[in-house]
This record gives sequence, structure tokens and C-alpha cells, in this order.
Amino acid sequence: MSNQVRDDEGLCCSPMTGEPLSAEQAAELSSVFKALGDPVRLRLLSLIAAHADGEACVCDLSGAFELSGPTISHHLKVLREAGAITGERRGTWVYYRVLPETLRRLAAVLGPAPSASTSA
Amino acid sequence: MSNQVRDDEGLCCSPMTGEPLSAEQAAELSSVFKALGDPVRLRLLSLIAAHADGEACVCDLSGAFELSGPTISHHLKVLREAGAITGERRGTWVYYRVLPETLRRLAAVLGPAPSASTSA
DNA sequence: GCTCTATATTGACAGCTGTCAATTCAGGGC
DNA sequence: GCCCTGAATTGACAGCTGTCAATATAGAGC
Repeated sequence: MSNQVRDDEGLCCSPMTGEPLSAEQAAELSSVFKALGDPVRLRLLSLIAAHADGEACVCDLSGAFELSGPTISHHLKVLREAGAITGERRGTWVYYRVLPETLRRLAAVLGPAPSASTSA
Repeated sequence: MSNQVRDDEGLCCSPMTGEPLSAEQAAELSSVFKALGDPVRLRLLSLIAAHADGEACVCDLSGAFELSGPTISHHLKVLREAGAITGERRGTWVYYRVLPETLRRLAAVLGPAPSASTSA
């Protein structure tokens, strides 16, 4: 109960050990979990996050998969709409960046600091 | 790069800011994210976690939803098979408990300690 | 064994989703 | 304007998934 509740647009990031999620909270958060629930998208996200300067252009990402351009674009769109990444066009190229706030919100729901949950 | 890598059955919990996830890691982790990617399942998980004694019987959970018994059972099965919860039968009743290790693994992938990521 | 309650499984079905071919859009060079 | 590259969108399609009715399984009391 000593968890710090942070209210972002009505979304309280209460850890699993706190209050149960409301239907609205669950709907919002589950949509982000769902976006990460595809191996390609999860890998895309991790590739973007691991990239130099914290951003990667689509051209950097596509090569890591044996998938077509439309498929990569579609996955990036899903991540974008889930609020996990944001894109910026620079001429012909489009660079994507992870939005850490969204990931942090998910992590906060999964539980408090690791050392605290292992002792519970 | 100073993140502590924990190897559980070949599953390295490298944060998003570290090495990109391998295809195998992404497949394993995305399946858990996928399990949480349904609002009903996410609410079930949070209800179980928030319950007294850290466990709840199906009878406690069903009332929170206007869904049929088979649907609740199905969702619980998905969570179970994703490794997010474990069940224990006591006579007629079945009690479910959250497996924090799984949630912790997900949280670890999403990023390091919150204070570290907000400064990045 | 019969009856009951609690829970899980099975099968059908409508809606959802990953994938790619075709196409469109965005930007740049000439 | 034409041509090019990079990226996104559209439409079709096969496979996946949430839901419930029907059924099966598990456990307890008599």
C-alpha cells in the first residue's frame, strides 16, 4: 500500500499488488500489452530501443526480418498507435523512437521494484 | 550495459535499453504479453494479485464479470499456460495465485528501474 | 452409487489479426 | 514533370481468438 500512484490521463499505474484494475484501465493497458504480444513487434521495439541514439529508421529495421515492407509498416503502425513508439520523417527516411513513458507505465502495473516483489 | 542479466532457462531478461531480443526470447516473452493483451485477463490477473492472501478462488473472480463460466475458465487457462498464474485445487474449489517471477521478467524487459529510464 | 456444486473442456461461430501483392503517398534529384 | 527510393495504406485471405451452449471432470455429502 506504500506504492506511489501516478495519474496520467486517468490511468492510475497501480501495481498488481495494489488495487485491482478498473475495466477502463484494463482496456487501455491491455491494448499496449497486446501490441507487444507479437514476436515481430516485440523484436522491433527492442531493436529500436537498442539502436544508437535511441532511434532507428525503418530501413535499419526491415533487414532484421524476412518479412515484406507492408508487414513491417503494419507492425510499426500497431506499435505507434499503442503509444509505444513515435515516428519522425526526415526526407525520404522515417525514424522511430521508443516512448519510455508507455513502457514504464506497463512495468509499473506489473509490480513494484524487483527486490520488493521477490521478498513477497 | 550495467544491467544485471538473469538467465532463466535461456531467457535473458535484457532491458529494452540493452541488447535487442533474439527471436527465441521475443517468441517466449511475447506469448506472455499476449496473454495480458486481453482486458478480461488483465483484470483477472489484477484481481488475483490484489486478493487477500495473494490468492483467489474462481468463485471470487467470476462475479466480477458478466461472462459465462467457460469464458472465465478459458481465460484462466490462458494465463496459466502463459506462466502468469498457478492454480491449486482444494476440494471443490480452485485457488489461483500470481507467479511474480513471470511478471518480473516482463517488467525487466520493459526497462530498468523507473528513475533510471526517466533520466534517459 | 446417486446427487449436488464447482470448474474445466469441447465444439461451433463470428470477429480479429498477421501476411503479402498491389497501390498510393512522401520526399528528393534532375 | 519525370523518375527514383523509402515508407504507408489498401484489399484479400488464411489462420487465430473471444464467447457461449453443451458436455465432461473433480470433489463432497448422503
